[in-house]
Amino acid sequence: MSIYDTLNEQQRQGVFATEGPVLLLAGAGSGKTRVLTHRIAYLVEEKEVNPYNILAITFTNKAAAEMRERVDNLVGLEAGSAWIMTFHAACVRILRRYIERIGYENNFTIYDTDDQRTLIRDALKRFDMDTKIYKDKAVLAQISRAKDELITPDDMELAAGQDLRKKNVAKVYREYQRQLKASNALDFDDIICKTVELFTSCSEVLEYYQQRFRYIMVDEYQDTNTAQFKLVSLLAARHRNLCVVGDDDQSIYKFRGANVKNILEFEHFFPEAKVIKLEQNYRSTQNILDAANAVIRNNIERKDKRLWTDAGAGDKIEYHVYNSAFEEAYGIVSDIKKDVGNGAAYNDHAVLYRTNAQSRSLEEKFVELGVPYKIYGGVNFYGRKEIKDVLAYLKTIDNARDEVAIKRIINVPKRGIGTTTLDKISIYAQDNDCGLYAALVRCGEIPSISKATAAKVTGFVTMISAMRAKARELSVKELINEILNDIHYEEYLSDDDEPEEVADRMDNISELISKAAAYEAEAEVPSLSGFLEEVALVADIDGMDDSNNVVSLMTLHSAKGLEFPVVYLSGMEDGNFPSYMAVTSDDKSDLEEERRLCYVGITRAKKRLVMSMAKQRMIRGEVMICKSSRFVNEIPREYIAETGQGIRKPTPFGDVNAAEERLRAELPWNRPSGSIFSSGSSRISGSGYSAGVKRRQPTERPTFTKGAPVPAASEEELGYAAGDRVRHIKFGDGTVAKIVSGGRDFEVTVDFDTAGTKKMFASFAKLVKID
DNA sequence: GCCATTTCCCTTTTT
DNA sequence: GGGAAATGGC
Repeated sequence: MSIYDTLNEQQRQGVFATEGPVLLLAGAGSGKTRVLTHRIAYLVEEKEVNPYNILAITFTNKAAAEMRERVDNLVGLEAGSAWIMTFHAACVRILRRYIERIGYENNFTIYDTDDQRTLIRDALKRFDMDTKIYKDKAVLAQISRAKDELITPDDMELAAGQDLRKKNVAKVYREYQRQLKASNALDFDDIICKTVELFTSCSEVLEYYQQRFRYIMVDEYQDTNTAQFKLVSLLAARHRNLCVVGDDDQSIYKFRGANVKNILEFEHFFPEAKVIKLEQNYRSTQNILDAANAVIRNNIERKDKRLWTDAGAGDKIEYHVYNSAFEEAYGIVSDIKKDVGNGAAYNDHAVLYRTNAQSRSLEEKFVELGVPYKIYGGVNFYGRKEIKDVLAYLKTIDNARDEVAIKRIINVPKRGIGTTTLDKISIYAQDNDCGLYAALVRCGEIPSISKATAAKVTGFVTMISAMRAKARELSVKELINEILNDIHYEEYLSDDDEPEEVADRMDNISELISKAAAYEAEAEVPSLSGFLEEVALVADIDGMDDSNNVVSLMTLHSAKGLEFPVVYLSGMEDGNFPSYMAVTSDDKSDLEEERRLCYVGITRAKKRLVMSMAKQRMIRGEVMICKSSRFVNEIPREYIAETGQGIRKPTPFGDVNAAEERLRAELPWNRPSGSIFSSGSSRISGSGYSAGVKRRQPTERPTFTKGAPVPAASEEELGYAAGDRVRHIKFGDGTVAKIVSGGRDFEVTVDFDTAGTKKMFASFAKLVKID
């Protein structure tokens, strides 16, 4: 009996097909990690491949760690020299060794999103661009997408043609890259693109790695972007032993540049590829799978497949309609409590949601009812002010050219070096082409800076160089303590924070120090750069400890790749999930991505799936009236239980509507006069149509997703018609140009007097007829 | 240069 | 409702 006998036929095929390109279409819960780990074991033990020649790439450190552990269990530690790591970790490792060949220094810094935004804002300011039109976040997203596609600033400028915005973004993009390079820094995208650049410009480096990695495996292949595809293609070009594993139905990172075509067209790029489908699911019950299948089959852009199991039907899915988010939270937490009372463990349960903001009301109830929990994601630990301050000191010590770090700490704590002085120094640096730190050193030479101010700057420089000297002898942990002492950080915090907040921040710093100590204990060759790199590349979910007996709370995105006996999908409301953005988007594939996210959520559940919605939810301080998520309506009624664990029966149809009508009448925007709302967040409102808990037949799809709107006269339902004057809370007054029925909602086109022509859905637009 | 107040934007998801 | 940037007064 060998370890391969426990695999099913398709899984075995995946394990044994070691030579040539292989596409493994692995549905949720079909045992793909098992195939990958057994494949590595098979290569090492049966094919006598040196582990040194194996590269396995994942997206998260957690997945990499899990794979490493499982491989070690199968073949022992002898596979230690195989690279099993994330895209980013692998690329950083390569770049630390060879990046000098493309003009960076090996001790480059990694910039996070905050640092990126700082650079973008600086560039926008430098070019005197209107930040109302060029929002830093939007510009950054545009640049980031370009990088994912390996588009250079020159490419972008050429493609822009007469498009002024695009031209300007290209200009910012060029400046942004210049600044990154001046700071000897890479952003997340650069980590991939610069590796591609290194490979394409230095053939001997590429050849070295091609030679080395004879067998390459890529997990979650549906989430790769164009740059990552290029990287993998380059590495695999020599031996062509490339095995990619993924599921197009679980592609949920388009917003981050993932290109589903990589998996859909794999056979096009590698015509000799062997394709293996894994459709047997070992995780969930048939009812859960049927629900997942019913939802995902509404997507058009996908490879057809259908999950099945021989585990039996299992419990029906539960669906609860609550009056408010608070009731929903109470319902979920008390249900967990009851379950634990019946012998379940806390860590059998996970609560998933679309947006991080939803964790708040849940958290309150967990605290109130004394149920242990952990929230993953949300405010990043490394995004906290105090952590960023300390890290900026470390970065400045490690890489003198890191200008974002220098600018962050030069006046933290207050040293009397303000923006005016800093601007003067920046200009000097630019004029003399010498870098910010060099300009600081020479600030005595800058005529416009007074003696007194120059002395302060020199004091800073002296302190940093002293710290640099210490860094050579001290551990990272000791160095952080030195810094905190030298700059009297706690006193600085006490100046404007309350004592408890100071204590809180100092606790966070202690945690950072512990992480530094842990890093130094684990790393083969600990270094300051290494620590900063590890810190930059971790995700919150990486720290998940399955053995901790607490309930896990996280976004649907974070939940990918995980499984739990009991899963709660909370906030199943149209406008929340699918998100408002996706619902109103012109691009129908946005809605398909949300549906895939729903599919991911459903398939996390092993035994019990509990979905819920709140008819009223507070979003950004405003109460929103919500209707049931269209995804819930896509699940045939036969899979859904009528009652759920005795918490609450799904509210009868008529009641929902009656209750909603009453509520709506009381809402501020429905009162006759005096709307107090100024923001444009008209997310979800009462006009039009309410789905309640009604469920559609599986064959009946919302017309709106098919994109075949039927024109209809609709004045009665909406209270306005084409040609009428209407008022929108954000866009002001306008004339209705067109109303088109989209099956479940009306799509209204309005020519606004000042805001231009907008297309919107009636139920979200809160349009009011005016005379 | 510093501080308090106002204004803005935000919330879709993250390696 | 909240946090961070911009503004304006000292």
